[in-house]
Amino acid sequence: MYSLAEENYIKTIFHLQQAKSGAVSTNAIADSMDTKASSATDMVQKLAEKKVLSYVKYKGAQLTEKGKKIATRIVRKHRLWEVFLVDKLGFHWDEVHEIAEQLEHIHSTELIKRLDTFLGSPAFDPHGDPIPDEHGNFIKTEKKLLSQLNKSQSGVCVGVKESSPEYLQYLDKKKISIGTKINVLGKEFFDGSMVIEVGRDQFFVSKKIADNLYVQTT
Amino acid sequence: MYSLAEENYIKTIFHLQQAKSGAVSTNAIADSMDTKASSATDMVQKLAEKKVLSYVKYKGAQLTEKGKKIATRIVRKHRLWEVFLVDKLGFHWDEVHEIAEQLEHIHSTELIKRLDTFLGSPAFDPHGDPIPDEHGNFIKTEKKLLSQLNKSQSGVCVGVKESSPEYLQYLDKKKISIGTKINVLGKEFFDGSMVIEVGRDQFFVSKKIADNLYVQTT
DNA sequence: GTTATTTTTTAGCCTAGACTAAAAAATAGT
DNA sequence: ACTATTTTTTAGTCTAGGCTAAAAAATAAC
Repeated sequence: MYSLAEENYIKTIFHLQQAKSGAVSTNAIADSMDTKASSATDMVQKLAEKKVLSYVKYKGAQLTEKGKKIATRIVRKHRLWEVFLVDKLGFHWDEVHEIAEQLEHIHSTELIKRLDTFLGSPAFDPHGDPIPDEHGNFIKTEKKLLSQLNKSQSGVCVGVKESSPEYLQYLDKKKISIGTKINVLGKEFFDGSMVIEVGRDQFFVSKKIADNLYVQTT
Repeated sequence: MYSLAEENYIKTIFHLQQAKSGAVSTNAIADSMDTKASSATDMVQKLAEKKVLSYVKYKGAQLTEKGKKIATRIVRKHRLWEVFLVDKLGFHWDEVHEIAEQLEHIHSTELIKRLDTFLGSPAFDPHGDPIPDEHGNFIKTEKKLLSQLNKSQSGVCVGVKESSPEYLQYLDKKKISIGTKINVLGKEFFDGSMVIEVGRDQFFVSKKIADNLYVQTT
């Protein structure tokens, strides 16, 4: 059994090495966890002893198969709970992350099995992220960032990269959610900003906005 | 916000002072939490500083109004989650305690409000214990222990005092659950054992069994 | 009402997980 | 290739929450 702190490190390292493959630096871990590099180093060394990850001094950490298994179990729990919160309790998708961060640490395989069944074994969470199955297998989706599209291309929103309440509330205001079709009417190469069409509305989005929205191109 | 350890102490003290009113000794706390009296003393002193309880050296601890409020919130969460696990996920009543012990520490008032609505604002948990409302008010039930009944009296099972899997499984085997009618056919005053009737079955129960079953007399 | 026993507290130590400051390695700049 | 800078690790400290052993208070026994 792993402690709360250990689980959070494992999960963070997993997400970091999904983002860009290769070893994850202790600094990157510390940054994304709002802690200090020295703390990350300590924990990484401890987790290396437990064979959860491999660690080479000054080179960074990489989850072992064992570590990935632990991580995907946590991610599975997190995303299933998010589905529960939205589908069953009627939460809005911008409100569930923090609660799911707590629920993902509940230990009980039977609970997750039953929760999964109760929810109808969903494949995606409310933000469009795939839910790993019991064996840790993800459905790989062919998703791009909105910012990667060019003028007169279009895509369907399938998820977000950032899921801060501020960002999700912005999307809400603009009536963008999972399944929304987006047409790129124009793109400014100087700053990466775009003019897009959503339903009957046309408006400007900054690169920062476009960098955090995943779309599936058709 | 209170730590996991603090919450567990508060909850334990609450249950102990429900059982027998008056101040709760640090030894009683330690016993019921599987820890040492010295640890309990430390924590009680800390919680006294936070005005969660009043504490007189060598005399024991007593929750303040503030402390009781915290405790009932935790108990409310615990019991609501138990209802969820049994009613929605199909768990058996002897399997839910341990999981609810974890879930009761999830922090989110909105979550509990929505969970309560989702479950139809139940008044009792699967073991027959009353669920406090948002303001911490319990429905007081007039329940006795089975062992307090005499020959030819009868009652309806409304809950259990002990909820260890072993005990709950015993009740299951004997087809006793919430709502089951029990007739006392005989009682041995020497050891407190009884012969009872449940449905069409008649059998012997020890005092230990009868001491842990709550019944409502009619 | 002393003395013996039990209960409770205190004092001192341990581990997990954080932190700061200093040292060491890796990388960048010229 | 040799500094300068950045990144990473180490060493030492802190807090929460445990523990053991000893001291002190309360209770029981005579």
